[in-house]
Amino acid sequence: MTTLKDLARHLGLSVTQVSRALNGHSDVSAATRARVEAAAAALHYQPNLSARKLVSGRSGIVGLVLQGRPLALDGELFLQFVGGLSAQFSRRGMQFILHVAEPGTDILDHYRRLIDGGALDGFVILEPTVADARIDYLRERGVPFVVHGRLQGVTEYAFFDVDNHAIGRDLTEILIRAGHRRIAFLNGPRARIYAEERLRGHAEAMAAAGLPVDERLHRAQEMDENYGLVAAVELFSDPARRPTGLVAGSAKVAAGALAGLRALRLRVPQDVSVVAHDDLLPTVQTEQLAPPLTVTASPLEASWAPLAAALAGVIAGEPVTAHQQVWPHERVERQSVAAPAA
Amino acid sequence: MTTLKDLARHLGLSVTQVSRALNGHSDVSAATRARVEAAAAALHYQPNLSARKLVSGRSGIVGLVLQGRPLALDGELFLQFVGGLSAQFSRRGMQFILHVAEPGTDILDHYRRLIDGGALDGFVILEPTVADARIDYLRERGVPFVVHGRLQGVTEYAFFDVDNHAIGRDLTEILIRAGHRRIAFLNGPRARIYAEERLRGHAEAMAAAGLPVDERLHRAQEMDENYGLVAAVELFSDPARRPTGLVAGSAKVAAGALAGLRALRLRVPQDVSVVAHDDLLPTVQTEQLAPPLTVTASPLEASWAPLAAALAGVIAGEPVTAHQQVWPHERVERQSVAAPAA
DNA sequence: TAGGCTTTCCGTAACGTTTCGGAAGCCCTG
DNA sequence: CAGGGCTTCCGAAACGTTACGGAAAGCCTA
Repeated sequence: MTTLKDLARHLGLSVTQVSRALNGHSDVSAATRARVEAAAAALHYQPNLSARKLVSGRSGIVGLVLQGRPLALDGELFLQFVGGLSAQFSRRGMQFILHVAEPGTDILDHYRRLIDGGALDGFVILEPTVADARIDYLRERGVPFVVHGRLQGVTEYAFFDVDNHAIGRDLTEILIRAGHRRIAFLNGPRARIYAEERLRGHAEAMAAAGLPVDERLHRAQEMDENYGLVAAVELFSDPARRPTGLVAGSAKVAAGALAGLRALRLRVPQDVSVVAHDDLLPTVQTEQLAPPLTVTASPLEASWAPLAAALAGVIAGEPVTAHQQVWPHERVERQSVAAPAA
Repeated sequence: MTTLKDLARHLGLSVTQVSRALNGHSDVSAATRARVEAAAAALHYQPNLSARKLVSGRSGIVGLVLQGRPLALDGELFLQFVGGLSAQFSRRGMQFILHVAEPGTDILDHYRRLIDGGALDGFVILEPTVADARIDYLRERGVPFVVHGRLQGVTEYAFFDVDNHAIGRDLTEILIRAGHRRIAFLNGPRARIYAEERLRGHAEAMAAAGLPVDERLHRAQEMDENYGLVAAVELFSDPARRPTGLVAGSAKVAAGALAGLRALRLRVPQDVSVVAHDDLLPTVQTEQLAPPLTVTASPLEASWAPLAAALAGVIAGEPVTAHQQVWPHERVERQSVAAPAA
């Protein structure tokens, strides 16, 4: 293992100067810096994390703690997520660890242990809930974190999110503009903030058009294909009180709902118009469905780099407000929306 | 944060003695040890991991490096695998990191960087191949590792494995005993050691019964459902040279093969007998198939704890030969085997 | 030419822990 | 009482890094 001392001896410089050269300090000449960097690369120098941590108080390690499996992601996708984050952090010279807590144990205990041992500098928080104990704990202890999504009632934190309020509003508006008045809404679970936001957007669009919000046409569950299928069959089986439009919270839910409607022999878009939000995941491709779906779209993949940049920034002491990013979504019009049947 | 120095001052002892007392060394009087432990508890002393690591030369972190996705595991299962390992290591006060290398980059470079920085103490190696560059590199550098599976031509390493040779032999024997002579064998890819071993076992059983090994009845690919289906259709579509028995390398392959045989209107077990090896994964349950499958079975889940124990032991300096474990498998007779039709 | 500023470098001291070699004090033996 | 052995303690050094204060040059200004 090459150390700073080895490098310094090899270059005829002091340990101090080599350290400053590699860490981008100002009082190093350009020539020296170039020499040092070349030697570091040649000798495969890698700074010792423990030593650095001991003096700086930071470990260079960040983590994602999860209990059981993440609900909204299937295994395949989650692997991509972890891979994306891992790559982004290691590009910054940091390490990303995945800490899995056994179900049944207190999740806060895991955070406490990881922080007390001085092992981790910060955390990525997935799937925040309305009253999220993890967030409260990290805020209380002043530990850096970045949220994938947004919180309610708090503004002082770093996040990466899409505008779920606008997504809920846009999806609903697409149907309203086509002439629909009775609109089913297959949302995510109540405790999830993104679901709350989308519901607000939906209600706003309905109100703006002077339409009543009928909660009997709403569902709120973890979003998978089965949910979409069951909900579609429930909501559309009675011809008398059948909605004419359907908003699906995800591509998967939409795929399930299309199957349900097909089973009821309802045609899309002639009998029912369907719109969905699409995270552009490889598992269900909304342009391949029958019919190709009109969606709001925003790639989940875009979140990796900003999340890593935000956490790194906050750990480095930058203000959290400098790392609050809302990613735009697009409207993609395809063939699943038409005027309601007369 | 209380340090050893604080404790020592508070107790009127030297830092050395406090350290020795807390770490269970011999030359500390019982009275002193009790006093020290009481004080440590009272002042909420937590040893600083980085400092400890700096002097011990170990980081307390082990990792699994992978490029792209692991081939033989689907995402869901892989998540379980990572979760299981992570839990086992954190129970030992260690951390487990998943390091994802972007496709196209040199995998050895990743290992090199992780080792040079002193970031990782050891590695878990999945899916070893016949000439595995990772293994060579780690052995050469003397870095601890544990293999899930076994190597060829080397004996000095820690591993956890099932007896693939015996599995190949047992599966074949089940069919031979029932009277079969022409046996199809859907194996894993050639480069994989487990597949080599199973093939050896298969050949041994055939030889013992005085039967010829017909390589035209063999296939060697990554084991998924599609492979099973395609191979079954290929091997069994010609009535003249049709085998009467089939050995499937995994439950997934078996499920695919059963679908293929069904498509050919061949009945199991009246027309074709089928056996498989079952890792007891939740994705395909061999007792739920039609017909319920006769299998050799060994739970993949059993590997987490031994793998973690082995790696921790090797890092602690125990001989690798103390951590070589072959897990037993069972034979489970169900309804997919019968005597061949006359 | 004296004084000051800038650039570039260096020595030393930390960070908290473990380990190594030694040293007091005590009891026992001969 | 000399010597050895045991028990219990301690000081100093080390691990690899960064931060702090200073210092040697070179150049400019007055």
